[in-house]
Amino acid sequence: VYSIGEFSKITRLTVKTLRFYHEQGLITPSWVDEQTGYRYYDSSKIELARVVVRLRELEFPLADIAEILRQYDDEGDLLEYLERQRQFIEERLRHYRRIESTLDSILSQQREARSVMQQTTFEVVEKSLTPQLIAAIRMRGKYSECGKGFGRIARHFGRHLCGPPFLLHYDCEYKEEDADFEACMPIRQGKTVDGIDVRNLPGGPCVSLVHQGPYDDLGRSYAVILKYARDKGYEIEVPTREVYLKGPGMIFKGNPKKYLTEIQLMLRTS
Amino acid sequence: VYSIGEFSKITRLTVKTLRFYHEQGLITPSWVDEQTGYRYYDSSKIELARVVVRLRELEFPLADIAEILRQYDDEGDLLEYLERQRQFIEERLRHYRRIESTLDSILSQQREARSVMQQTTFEVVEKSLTPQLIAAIRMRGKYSECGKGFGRIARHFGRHLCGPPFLLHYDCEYKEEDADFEACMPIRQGKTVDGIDVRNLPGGPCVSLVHQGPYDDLGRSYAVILKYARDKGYEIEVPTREVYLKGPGMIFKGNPKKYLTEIQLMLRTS
DNA sequence: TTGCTCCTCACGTCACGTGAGGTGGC
DNA sequence: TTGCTCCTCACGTCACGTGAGGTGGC
Repeated sequence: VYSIGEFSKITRLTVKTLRFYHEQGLITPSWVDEQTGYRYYDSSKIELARVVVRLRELEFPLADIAEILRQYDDEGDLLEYLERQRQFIEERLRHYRRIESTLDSILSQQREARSVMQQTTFEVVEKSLTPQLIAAIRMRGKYSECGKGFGRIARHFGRHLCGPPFLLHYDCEYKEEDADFEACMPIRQGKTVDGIDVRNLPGGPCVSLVHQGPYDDLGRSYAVILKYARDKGYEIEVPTREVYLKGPGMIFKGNPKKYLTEIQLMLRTS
Repeated sequence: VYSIGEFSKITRLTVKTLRFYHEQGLITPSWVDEQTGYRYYDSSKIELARVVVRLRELEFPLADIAEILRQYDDEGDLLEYLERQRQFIEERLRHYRRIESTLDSILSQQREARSVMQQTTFEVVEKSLTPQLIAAIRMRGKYSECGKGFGRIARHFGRHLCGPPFLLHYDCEYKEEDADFEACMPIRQGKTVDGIDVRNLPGGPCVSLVHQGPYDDLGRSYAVILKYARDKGYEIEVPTREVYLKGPGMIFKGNPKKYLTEIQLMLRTS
């Protein structure tokens, strides 16, 4: 027969927990001294404690455990309980997996933006883009509507996204109302589905300029990059690409003065 | 300017929650009527509420959210918070994945045992075993030590296990002290590692008998199956297999009278 | 007066943990 | 007396939810 402290060491349950389980009727001591209130457990309670510990490890609520102990002594009869608990655990897993993927996408976006911030000189550079798989929605109307497109793509491809969203501008001029553009996001894999086109976007040489500030200011940077291209005698191909390295975030809208947008003008090669 | 009820509809936070967030200093009303105590929120609080909701969806504790709101307004500055939260979420995922795999293995074992119970007639039958991949530990000593072997294998191969544990008996006679046997578990995949041998166990024709009751009674069933084999003139090959369809469970020890053990005697084919 | 919205205050949830203040036996 | 184990009782945790009892304005 063991005192509560000894029984605690045997079962690896704290004294506080044992007292609580007593109160809840889960593990009652074999004998309680009426004078001192001391609890005493005999060895038959060790197995009982093990069962409780195992069921707690499976995160069964105490009420369920009490019910199980009252009715069963064989796992074969617990199938319903076990299946219900499995459902519950799977729900938790789905829940946390969703959070994980949201956190991952925020983190990778922000890391990307941070590394661009450290590398860029905010001057026009010439570089070569590699081809990439994208999910895209062709749209017509106002540019400000593009968020809906990005939203649809993000919901659809979730964890397969692998880079910042960007727009392809098919117009040669700036249009306020009836612009022709395509909301795109790089993805690792996926297939074309209802209205979202998945295809390989070719790479090639381009001139690029990272613009810092609100979207309304983009015109200034377009002036700079277009002048650069003209001075160099480059021929530019539509669609023009506008990559939203850092914009309104998933948590904060953020400060528009910190927004980063890369303008990419593809060069004609022939 | 909105009353708490209107603001509740806008933000999809309950009135109770809004009052609580006020108390915690997370979302303070724009104005509180001193006479009535009524809370009033203006539209600038909507964005704030959205931020709080997003951070709560990521399961940040309220204390963290309060700190974040006090210091930041841009996701780029939250990298540390986000990474810490990611760690936390991953820990939760690992935790629940462990529970899931334990539940799965208990469930599949019990389902297997249940279906055997329904099908078997507790008579000797002749059948053909299919080859299977197993993880095995060769042991020498007492049979009762085999639990340790099963434990090691189960810990090592966890979710790759795909059937009940069994013993291979290499002795031709019953030995108490110095038995030569091998603790085995069927697995889906895996490789030989320190002391655990992974190999393909060949199949073939056998006579089989499901024994119900404590292990001490196995002798009775051995007598029955051996007599059957002798009457039929079959030649038996070692190792003999003893499959523990239902024994002491992961939760309950269970009632030994309900234990199910299948004896399989492999037949010589030549 | 009725119905609606709002208020505060106290208590509950879940499975314990913390800590104060005290007892009993060596 | 000191040190150890044990006790009970009250309160805390975390993010709210429930419910009682009451006010204010239409």
